[in-house]
Amino acid sequence: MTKPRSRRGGGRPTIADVARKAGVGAITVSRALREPGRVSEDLRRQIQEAVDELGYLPDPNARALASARAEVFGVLVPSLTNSVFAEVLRGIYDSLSDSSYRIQLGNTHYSGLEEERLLQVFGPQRPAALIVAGIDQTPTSRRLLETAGCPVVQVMETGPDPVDMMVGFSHFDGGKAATEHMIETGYRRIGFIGARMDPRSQRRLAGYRAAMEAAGLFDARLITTTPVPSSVTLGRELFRDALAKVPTLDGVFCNNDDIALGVLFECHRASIAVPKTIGITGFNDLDMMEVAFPSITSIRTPRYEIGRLSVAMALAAIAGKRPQEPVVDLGFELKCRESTAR
Amino acid sequence: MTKPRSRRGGGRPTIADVARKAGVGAITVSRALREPGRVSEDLRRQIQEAVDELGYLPDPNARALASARAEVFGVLVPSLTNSVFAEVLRGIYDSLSDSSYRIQLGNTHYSGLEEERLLQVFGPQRPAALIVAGIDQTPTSRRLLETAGCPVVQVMETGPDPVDMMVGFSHFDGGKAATEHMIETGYRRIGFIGARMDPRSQRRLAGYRAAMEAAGLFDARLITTTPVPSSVTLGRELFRDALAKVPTLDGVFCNNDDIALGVLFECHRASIAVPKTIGITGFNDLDMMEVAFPSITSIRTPRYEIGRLSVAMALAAIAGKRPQEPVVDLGFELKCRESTAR
DNA sequence: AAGGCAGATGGTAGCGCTACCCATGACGTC
DNA sequence: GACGTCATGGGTAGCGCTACCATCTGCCTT
Repeated sequence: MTKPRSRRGGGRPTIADVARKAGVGAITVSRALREPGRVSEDLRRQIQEAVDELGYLPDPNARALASARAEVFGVLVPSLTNSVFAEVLRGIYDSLSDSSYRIQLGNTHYSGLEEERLLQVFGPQRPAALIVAGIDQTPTSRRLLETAGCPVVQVMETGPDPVDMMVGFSHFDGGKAATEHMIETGYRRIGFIGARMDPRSQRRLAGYRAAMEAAGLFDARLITTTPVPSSVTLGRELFRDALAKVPTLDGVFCNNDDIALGVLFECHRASIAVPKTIGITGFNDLDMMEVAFPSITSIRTPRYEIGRLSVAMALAAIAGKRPQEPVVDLGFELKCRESTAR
Repeated sequence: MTKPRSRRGGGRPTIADVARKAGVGAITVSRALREPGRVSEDLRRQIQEAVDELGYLPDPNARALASARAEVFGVLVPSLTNSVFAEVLRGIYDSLSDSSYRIQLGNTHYSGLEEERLLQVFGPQRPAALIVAGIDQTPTSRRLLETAGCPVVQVMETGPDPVDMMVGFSHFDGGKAATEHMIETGYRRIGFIGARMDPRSQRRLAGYRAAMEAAGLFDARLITTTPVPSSVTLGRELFRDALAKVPTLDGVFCNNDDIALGVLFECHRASIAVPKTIGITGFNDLDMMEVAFPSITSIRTPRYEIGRLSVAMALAAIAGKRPQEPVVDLGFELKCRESTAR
């Protein structure tokens, strides 16, 4: 009974089926679905009925081809397991869940080359927007972003020269604020412990250094870093190294909270009093920092908000409403807790 | 000089441009790119040159429309911030990074309705494969998966009735093993503390109950759960509740490691000796469990491997090589540590 | 020598949708 | 009454690619 379907289509109803059933032209169905305001009330209802009866769902691939625009947000993060990016992603997803945009997520593994490769994969799809972590793209990546023909939001950091838009905060200032807090509290031999040392970590280190130098406390031996990916385990090990190198250490500013937690556990294990003998400050303020014993001082970063706002800005740009100020600094907050309360 | 491009295409070279330049038919270019073996050595080289010179990249949308198949893996997870799924994702990404498949990631927020919505969005795209977390799909979701027309892998758990394929382990057995370990170690009033209580948590609880009943130790008042999402903070609070309810508590099996960490911190804070007064067992064995002080006993789950294998199975199925056994149980491992060593 | 067959290449006709342009009618303006 | 303008709807022609089928060549059978 049913009319024979073509070889390729799986037999799903097409826009032509809906048009036939509703007694209108295909283009009118297309309009009714995308710009309901431009179709009369009557036809709109009629078309909706046909859509419901047939269970019609537009083919996103055909749409993308015809309109040279895919309803896809491309998102590039350097790591999936780093919970910092997980929360940015959560913000992105929450802001996009009401829309029909799909999200294509790429993992750059902190590699510029991998980022280039992924942009090369994303580009030809003509995504509706691109959200990328970081501001230190390679020249090739930057060119790919500039020629992507869609809004681009760089997130996590702020800087002077956005490809298009930026949402983040200053890691330098964060590192500086954390260090200054420890200095004010009375710590003197404050170490810096960092892993991975991606560009953001480097800037936190620079902030640490600026604060230490300003106070006349800087000493290169206080710095302990590694390119190895960050983990709680690594925090413990780096702390041991730092202490072996500088036995007079009386505080540590940790590149992130995982490291800080590792330091705290090692202090417990070695019966080093926190905050009395050693003060600890982390970075990011993960949930567990407040619960830890003693609770750990950290820099609260607006990760979720960065995700939300990046999408809001991208959607506004898609709608033609470019923001007055393309770079938004969401700031951070120093959370003073027991680990530096002496 | 360049010939005028159509209104829509952004001026990118198309397959026709490559064909013209190489002096062959468009279809031969298409074949050279997708099935090099079917084109003669000579033409292949010629075409490759033209591709390189023009910087040609195939349009994935046109490809998807013409072949009724998008080079996209659809992945559905219930949470982005739960590091358990982050590691599954990492496995998926690592296994797919050499291929040209893109990954579309959906976040179901532990909601069956949201899962249905996302499947409805993914379906019309004709993805190459679908990977979904969990085995408790709604009837609608199940139908959508069955009619997706592509390989489907359910991950994280094993069960008797796969939609297509499954990779995971038994959460019931995991909960049972953890509880039996505590019983054998001498704990008697062992509480269960759980948050979120999604289907996997429920099965861990069932395993706990089975072990406790078998030992004649079960008491419903030992169970403390909440539908609230899991966090370290919540672990502390639920432990306080549990202790208030059953002051004679001498151990807890925690639904996951976040909870266990919260319990550990609360024990520190309240000067409760671990493992002497209270034994603690977690679930998943995150990195930090081994570093914690005291280190925390946990069930190591093969999260990364689940991600890897799910992709391997999907790719094999795409290539027409269906596995002998569609359900793969990757097991788990009990990691005995200081938190239950008395 | 006729037929068959496999391998390599090309032509045609879409895939399902939307951009662009046009047709129509109702209403206003001078 | 001729002419715009606006709102509404439709027709046509692609978007860039691949499925399907046809063609052509060379070589093997018999």
